[in-house]
Amino acid sequence: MKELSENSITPVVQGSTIYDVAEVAAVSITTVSRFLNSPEKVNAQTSRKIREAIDKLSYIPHGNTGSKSKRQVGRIGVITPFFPAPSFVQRLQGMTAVLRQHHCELVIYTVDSPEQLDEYLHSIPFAKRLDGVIIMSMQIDPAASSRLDRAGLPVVLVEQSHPSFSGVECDNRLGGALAARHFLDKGYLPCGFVGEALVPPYSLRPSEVRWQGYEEALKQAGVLVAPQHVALGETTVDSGYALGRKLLDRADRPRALFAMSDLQAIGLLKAARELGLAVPGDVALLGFDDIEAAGWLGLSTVSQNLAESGRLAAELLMSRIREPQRPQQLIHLKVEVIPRSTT
Amino acid sequence: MKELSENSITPVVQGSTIYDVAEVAAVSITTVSRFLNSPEKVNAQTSRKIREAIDKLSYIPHGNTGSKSKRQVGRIGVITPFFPAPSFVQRLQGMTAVLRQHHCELVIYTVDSPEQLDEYLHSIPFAKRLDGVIIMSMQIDPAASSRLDRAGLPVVLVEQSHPSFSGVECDNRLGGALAARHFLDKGYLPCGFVGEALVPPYSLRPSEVRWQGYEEALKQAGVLVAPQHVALGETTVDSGYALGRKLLDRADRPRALFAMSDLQAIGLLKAARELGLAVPGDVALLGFDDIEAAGWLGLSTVSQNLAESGRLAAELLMSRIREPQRPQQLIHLKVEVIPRSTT
DNA sequence: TTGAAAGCGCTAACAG
DNA sequence: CTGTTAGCGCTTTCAA
Repeated sequence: MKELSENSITPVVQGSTIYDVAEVAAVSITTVSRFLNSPEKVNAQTSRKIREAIDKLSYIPHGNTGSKSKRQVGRIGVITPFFPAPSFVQRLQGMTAVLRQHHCELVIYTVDSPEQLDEYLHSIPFAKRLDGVIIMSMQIDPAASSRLDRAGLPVVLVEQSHPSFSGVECDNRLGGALAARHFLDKGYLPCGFVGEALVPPYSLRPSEVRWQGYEEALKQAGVLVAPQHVALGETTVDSGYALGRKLLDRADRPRALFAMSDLQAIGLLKAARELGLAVPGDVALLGFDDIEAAGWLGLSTVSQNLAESGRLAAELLMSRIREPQRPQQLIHLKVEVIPRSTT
Repeated sequence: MKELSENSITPVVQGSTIYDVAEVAAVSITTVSRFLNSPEKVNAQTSRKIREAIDKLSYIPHGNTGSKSKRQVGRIGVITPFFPAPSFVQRLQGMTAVLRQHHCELVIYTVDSPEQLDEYLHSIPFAKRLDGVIIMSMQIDPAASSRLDRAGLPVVLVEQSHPSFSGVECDNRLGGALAARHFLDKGYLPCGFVGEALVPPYSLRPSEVRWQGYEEALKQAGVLVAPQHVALGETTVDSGYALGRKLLDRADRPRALFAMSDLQAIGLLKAARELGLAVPGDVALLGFDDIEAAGWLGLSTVSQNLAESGRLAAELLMSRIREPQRPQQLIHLKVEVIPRSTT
């Protein structure tokens, strides 16, 4: 640590109001207020004077005072798990692009568990000045849902659906089916599955739906998945690795593995390599999501367009904020398998 | 798209004030206000009544009205490039952990360029109600810096230093030197460098400092880096790949390559594999940052603790918000080389 | 521990 | 395009 420079005489005046600005600029407070809220309605000359005064005083607005109508604050919240998936950044990018157009700020809340989500929703500080929320990959329990409902706060869910709210989801069932068909086409049988161990199921989790689509498509082709070829764990590389060691070390190991997430698939890849198995020669590996790292690793995967999902979520929310009476929507994103070098 | 459920009779009341709450709870507005701001000063009985009323009305506070003193808003900003590096999430995680303790919200701003940063700082909406800002990996030009200074807004820089502000940086020079020593120890010579093409240098960029540390340590060992073994580009996998194809396809290719970022190193790895080169047999590859994907790929790299840097940045900012007169600090994070399978 | 009343920074008619 | 003025939601004395 190294000291750099001292704040000379604490120039932090922290206290000018539009009255001060008005005085310095020699206009009325109304004009200053107007300049702040609808700059196009004030003369260029006057604007310049005001801008200078603001600069000089380092004026900073004080709050959403006055008026009853001004209910919009230009700020939405995004609630995300504390350990955000790699997909988080890509989705965020999609969101910020549209929020910027609407001159809307984005505030991030991280939560550890569904319980904490509820706590958030309960706490006053949360409800403070937000025009809407996007909730990512979190289960909504009844308490939270009713609270949200009664608050009349527009909500959009991402990667999780709930009857009361709008949502953006990829077509998980189809994704699973596509994975199955891909293995079928290539003749990679028998094939297994690596999914997410389920926490109390307030609603359907993606892992389950992907599995259902997968299993069903296989069944239609007359193929059954052996129970010993299915393993459940966390959605992490480490968990995928551990599951892979178990699944791939057995004599009757599967010829292919479909993981419900790229993270797990990456773990599987590592396990396969350590066991000296050729991929896809000995085992084929297919992930889900198409996070950036999938491309870097050459991992074949079922792609959902992450940036697009973020963009859609934000658009859905903005339109709902504008017209609250519009019906809820559930948008299904299309999915496709991206064959790379692990299948 | 599928319609789900209709908002029956628009229960979005959007309009209760403390007056309504006070009426329902049969207390005065003062008491409600007190309950909101310092709950410990109001009777448990009364608190319960008020809480019920708030619940019933789905009351949401209206803004930072009244009072001059209440200057803190409990919200800080993070400014990040529009295409955030993978390191972004890890740093963010570190930040949210400490912000949560301080009951502080985090709002994200994405910018495309230093010019846009300046624009942000100029725009009124930005200055609106923020207790401080963390600026990630962005160059601060003189205009922006003076604006920030005069606004008296506490600032912490991450991965970029500036004489007027506090900052958190890893020891880039040492990182470069460690990379050099690592190659020297292993006898990986001659060795090259892949860095970032410099944009107008308002201040020292990490790439440059890493290069300096690298070159100097090599020079001390009597080793010079051949100009044809140095290439500059963007900090992306694609750019790293392109640079790698160029660098590694020549007859006098280097025996080792140090990249200023993991992203570029990943691109190099891909290029090396495509050219049929054994890594590290034919070329050794060393990255910088230690992003998650580096572990997944087995990439050797110079690690800076990303989560820790986020944590420190947030702590620095909070302490400065509390005590603005405290001197600026520049924190240097330690670095170390993590040998994996590419060296 | 509570309430009446004064005052805060700000917005929104409305008149010019 | 601008200023006067009423009034908003809220906090903060100050007295009880």
